[in-house]
Amino acid sequence: MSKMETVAEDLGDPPRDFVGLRSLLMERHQTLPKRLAQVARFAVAHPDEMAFGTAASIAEQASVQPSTLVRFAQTIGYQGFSDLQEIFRARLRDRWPDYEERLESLSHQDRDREGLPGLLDGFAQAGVTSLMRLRDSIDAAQLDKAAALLAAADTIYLLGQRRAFPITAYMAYALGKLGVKSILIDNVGTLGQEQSAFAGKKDALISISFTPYAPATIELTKATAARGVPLVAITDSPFSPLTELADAWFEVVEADFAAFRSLSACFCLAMALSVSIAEKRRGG
Amino acid sequence: MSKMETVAEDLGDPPRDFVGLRSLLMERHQTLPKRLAQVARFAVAHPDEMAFGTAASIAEQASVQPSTLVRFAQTIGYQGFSDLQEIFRARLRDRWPDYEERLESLSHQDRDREGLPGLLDGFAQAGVTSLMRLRDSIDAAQLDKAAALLAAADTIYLLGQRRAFPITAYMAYALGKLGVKSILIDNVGTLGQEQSAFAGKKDALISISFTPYAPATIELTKATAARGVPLVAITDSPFSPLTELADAWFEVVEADFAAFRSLSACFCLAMALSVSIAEKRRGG
DNA sequence: CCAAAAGGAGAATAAAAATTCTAGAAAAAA
DNA sequence: TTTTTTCTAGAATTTTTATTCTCCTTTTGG
Repeated sequence: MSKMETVAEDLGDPPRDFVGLRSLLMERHQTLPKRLAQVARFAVAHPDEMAFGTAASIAEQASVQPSTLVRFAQTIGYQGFSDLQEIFRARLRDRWPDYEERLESLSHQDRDREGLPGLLDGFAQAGVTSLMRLRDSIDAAQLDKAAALLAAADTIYLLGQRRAFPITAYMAYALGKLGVKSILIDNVGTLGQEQSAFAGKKDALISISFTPYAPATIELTKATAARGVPLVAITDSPFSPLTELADAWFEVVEADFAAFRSLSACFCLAMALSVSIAEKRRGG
Repeated sequence: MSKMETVAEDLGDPPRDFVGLRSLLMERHQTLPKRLAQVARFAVAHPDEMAFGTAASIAEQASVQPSTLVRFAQTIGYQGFSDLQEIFRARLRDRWPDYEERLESLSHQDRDREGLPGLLDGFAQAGVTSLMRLRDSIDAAQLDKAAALLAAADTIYLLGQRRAFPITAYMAYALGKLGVKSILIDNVGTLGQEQSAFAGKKDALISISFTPYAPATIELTKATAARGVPLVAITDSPFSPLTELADAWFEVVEADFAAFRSLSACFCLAMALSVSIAEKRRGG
């Protein structure tokens, strides 16, 4: 009897299409037991795997037992795993036809679409362009030199204001996760001077600034570099006030759209630099 | 002996990609025996059936015996039917073929250059992937709805911690330049509660958080949303604690490299959203 | 803190699938 | 036409895969 009830309460409406299934999972995933919720998350995050994999391969990737997949499928109301999998396969089947179209709209610049979606496409395009250019413009030796210089530093100070601030903020996060000591000079309360006061010759400074160069960045960089602190600069022109102060510098030219410059390339460089430093530290 | 020869002449080069297989089939289909040619035609005409079906179901649709499929696969040089089917599945797995090619050329260069520049390429690759996916996954209506909601707000509060912080910091910059009143809840001195205290029903909150969701973000968002402040969330999963609180939310799935997730897509969305808001404000 | 219920892991089982084998049919060569 | 070779269908086999079951663990309710 109790078994019957258990089954009965779970049955009812096994959605036959992917979107329905997806929203059902989103609804119920909080009320599901641990492992089943785990499967639900995996299913939503990796629908392709769900479509192609075998119960065993999917189970492994989702870190559960194959039997859990079956229980999962039955709990939501399907007959078994295979029945559930059919939904995911159907999704790929149905999606296929318009696939060619999508590709076309992707490669051709979308002149036909207008207004808001155009914005997203535009910024995406600018980002991709920036990243491609970055790959072509930065060479090994440059990155290597900068990374070596920074890896030798005791503490890495990070300075960037206005548009460049998000990048230094991110580097502070990344370097922290990588176990590299760094200090973010965020200039809160205009305390930049104090924040950078202890940077010495054994430390290093990463300064990031784009046109129009924020005065705070320039002044703090000058003051710090004058004390003999090694400087790595990321900027957008060889004529930037930072280049003459820098021991190593990168020119990053970003594409723009709607009067806003992408930051993709600069972020990319920041990440690569961070990881390079960590690798060198580990004796790489 | 004759068996050996038969096998030998057929072996050689089983193509590992769909296009190669396709052209091979078109070449050889005239010289193949009747039933095998029949299978070849079917395979080219119904590649998705080949990907999904079982040997039995495909055999039925192609009007041959299941064993013929195995013979067919072996005749072209594959180990068996399953081996052949993998080609068809791979084709559906990696959509965006032209994009994959580009990436391939990208990763080829990885091999020539070594070490550090590989990092740069890797991050660039992850960024491009993320941006492509974003374009594919976000639709006009979604962006429009969120932008409308935010455009109607008096003040826009921005909340994001840890990895998401750079994005909110950038949005604060962008919205400022666009003449949209916004407040960045940076939680300096753990003053987040105070910073968000004055957000009311006529304002709006943009919350950004990725796994593992920073507790500060979640708590502040909950508290703020509970006061009836409209919420737009940007997160990485439908199961994020933010989605249930949000009036509109975006799922942004970023590619990663070297254990660091790209932020490109999220930045791109942030920029598009910012400009959309400004456009709507101007009566767009 | 204990008891009862629900959930989960892993082995055991059942089902389904691919593959191989064999006998016979069709085609090609003599 | 006969003989030989190649090809094919369908049954038999083996492998893979899904599912069920049992025992143990965790959680929940009193």
